[in-house]
Amino acid sequence: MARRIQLSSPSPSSSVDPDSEAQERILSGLNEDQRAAVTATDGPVMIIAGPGSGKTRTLTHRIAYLLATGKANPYQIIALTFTNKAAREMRERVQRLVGDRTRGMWVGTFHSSFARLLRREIDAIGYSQDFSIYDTDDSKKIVKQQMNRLQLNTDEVKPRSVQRTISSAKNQMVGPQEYTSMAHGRLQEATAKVYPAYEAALKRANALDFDDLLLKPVQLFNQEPKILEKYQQRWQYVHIDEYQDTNHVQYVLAKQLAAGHKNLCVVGDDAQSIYAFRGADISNILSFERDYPDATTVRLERNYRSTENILTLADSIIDQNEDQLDKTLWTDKDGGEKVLLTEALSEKDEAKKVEQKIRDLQLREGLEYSDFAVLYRTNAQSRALEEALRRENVPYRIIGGTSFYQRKEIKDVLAYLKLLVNPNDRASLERVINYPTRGIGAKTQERVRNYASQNDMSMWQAVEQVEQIDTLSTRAKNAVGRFRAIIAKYMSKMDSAPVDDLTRDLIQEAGMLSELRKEHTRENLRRWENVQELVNGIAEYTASADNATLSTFLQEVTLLTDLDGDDDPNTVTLMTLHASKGLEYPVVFITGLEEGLFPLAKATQERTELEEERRLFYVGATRAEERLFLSWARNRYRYGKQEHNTRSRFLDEIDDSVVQTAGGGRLRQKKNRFSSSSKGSTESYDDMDPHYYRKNLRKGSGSSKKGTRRTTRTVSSKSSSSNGSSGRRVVYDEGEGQIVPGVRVQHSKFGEGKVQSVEGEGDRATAVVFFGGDIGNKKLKLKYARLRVIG
DNA sequence: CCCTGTGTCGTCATT
DNA sequence: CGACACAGGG
Repeated sequence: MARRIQLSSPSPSSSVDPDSEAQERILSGLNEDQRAAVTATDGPVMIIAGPGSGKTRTLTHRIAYLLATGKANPYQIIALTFTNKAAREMRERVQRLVGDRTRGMWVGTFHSSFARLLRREIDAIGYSQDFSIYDTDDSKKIVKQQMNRLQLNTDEVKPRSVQRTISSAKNQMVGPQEYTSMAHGRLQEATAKVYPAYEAALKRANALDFDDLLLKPVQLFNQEPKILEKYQQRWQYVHIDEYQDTNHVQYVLAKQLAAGHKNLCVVGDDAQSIYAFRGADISNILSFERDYPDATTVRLERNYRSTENILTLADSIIDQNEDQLDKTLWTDKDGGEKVLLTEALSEKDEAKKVEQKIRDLQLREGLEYSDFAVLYRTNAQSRALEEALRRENVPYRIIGGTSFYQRKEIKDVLAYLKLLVNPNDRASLERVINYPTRGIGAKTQERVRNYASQNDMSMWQAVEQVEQIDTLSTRAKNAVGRFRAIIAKYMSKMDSAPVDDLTRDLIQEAGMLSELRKEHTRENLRRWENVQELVNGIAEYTASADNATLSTFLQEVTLLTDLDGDDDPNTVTLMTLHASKGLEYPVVFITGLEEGLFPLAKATQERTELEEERRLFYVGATRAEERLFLSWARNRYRYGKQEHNTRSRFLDEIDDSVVQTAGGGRLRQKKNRFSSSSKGSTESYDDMDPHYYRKNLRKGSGSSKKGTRRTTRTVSSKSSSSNGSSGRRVVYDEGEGQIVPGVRVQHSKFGEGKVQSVEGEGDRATAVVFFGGDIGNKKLKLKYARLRVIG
């Protein structure tokens, strides 16, 4: 955990001597275009780069080059990314290239970098050092509270929508006053009322939301030119990865910072812009040359990742879009396998076919499980895939969904700690005041809240003087008093006790331990292990650097996502198409290619939205190095109801010369191009010649993998890591759920049978299964028998 | 005050 | 289907 959060000393290092050996090393592995981008060290630079062109690598080498030539010392460089993972990889690679010359260099996500900057300058905008960072859930809670207070009907206008509207206003740097003047319509008018109250509530709580982390620095720079100047002086070289994903605030920040030395280097691909929904503004990259007229533009058009067929398909996807920069991708990986399209009857059928293909390739071709990625449009689609993989004991991990720090038990502990650090943090206070339940119910809380607002104090202050609140019964006062005693005790201990001990004791005394021990369920055990892991993480973090405190830990973890883990187990990866950006895999499945799902029904109305969906398809397809599988299901459960689907319009757009259907035929018949009836294509992926793949698989793919170490955590390695089980055992925490009396199962030796009874749990579980013919009943240990449920 | 059962609702992607 | 809000009994 600690390794993820790199803090380095802010002291400027002295000038660096040129290192010609390193320079050579840095340039040697690059092609001509990449080299041009790396050596263009003066003035604004835009690197327009297609997928698989090594664009992040190029950026990395440029930073290393600056260091190796002595043009800059680490202190003068800042690099901004969108994920912590990207930042970590970049830092590691620079270190590999130039050795330990990186101390003082800022490499991080936009959010964590500016949170860090704010920590230093926060006084100037009237917050205190120990501010809390509110995630989207916290923000939503605040919005809801304010709506209640303002007596707005939360049925007519959803707090969620209001929160999103406020967020996008902030992304566009529209403040509360300005917003009010231009609001029209029900949602906007409600938002106009809530917005100022929301801001005030955050301020009172000494809290910043995600958007504030970027917005406040802009305001700070405007308000205090001296501070801006300081950072402009300091960062002579500003680098931004994935520039097409920047929103307006980020754009302004980049402009402010780079205005000093004008050495702004951005990397991006307009064709991979898939984050418009969270405010990313594609025009930032499209108009870079207009913003910086003396900019050097370098195009990286050579693709090192994918085969020709995959690239042809990808090109044919993106060709349908009108808005894009000119760019032609090419590769010298000729041909390759055709892209295989499979039609399934249902999402279960689709999942089964994916699973079969994975096992088939893994067994026959010796591919690792980690060579496979299965992509989908919405997180809900992962369920069917998970079930299919679990049934066959294929290890998998899911990226996204709820990450470690979003688990309830983790958020509970974090809330306790946030409260200690920042007593004004009302969201955290309310989260833990009655968890575990200690007799402070809704009514009591409301009375405390009222007392606080009537006396113009924070809720914690009201808790501190609970005896004065005469609306409360003695019983309630006692309950609140007990809570206060616990919190106060640990507040006073904070500076003296080591944080991990403090946390452990607090968990115990607050009653979380006994809460989790109350019932001996698997779930509770897992939760407890997660809490332990958190405590270890805190200890590790605070020991890692001098200025790594509990307060900074709490700020940093809010900004971590699932993509930032650091395990590298041999598992199949399941994730959304969005989460796949920047990653690569030898074999990629894109599932759920159905009209209404991908593209989503909502997106089909607007051309711009449809184009974003198409770019998403493009991103997904270009993740594949060797093989790409597309699939869709005729029927799919949505909202608990089965829906009948037609195949995605995208399938009618793509170049069908590189596509083969599972039945062996062409994707489209030449004559009736738009017929969606495909014949005989319900066969599985297995129908093709199994040896075809081995013959054509490149040997080189193993080594190319090293560059992009995939470092995401396994679903259950979280829970198994503390009980010391090996990394191989992944994923099966739900037990052998499907094996119950009555179901039909398949056994590798005995064939089909019917489960009669099941006994025991976990590894000891056994089932009596009746098989036909002269086999009869068999008692099987589920751990070894690998039964497959077939109905 | 707390737990449980029932009904309601909706769901895209995320730092 | 599943998360979540709300009502009613313990």
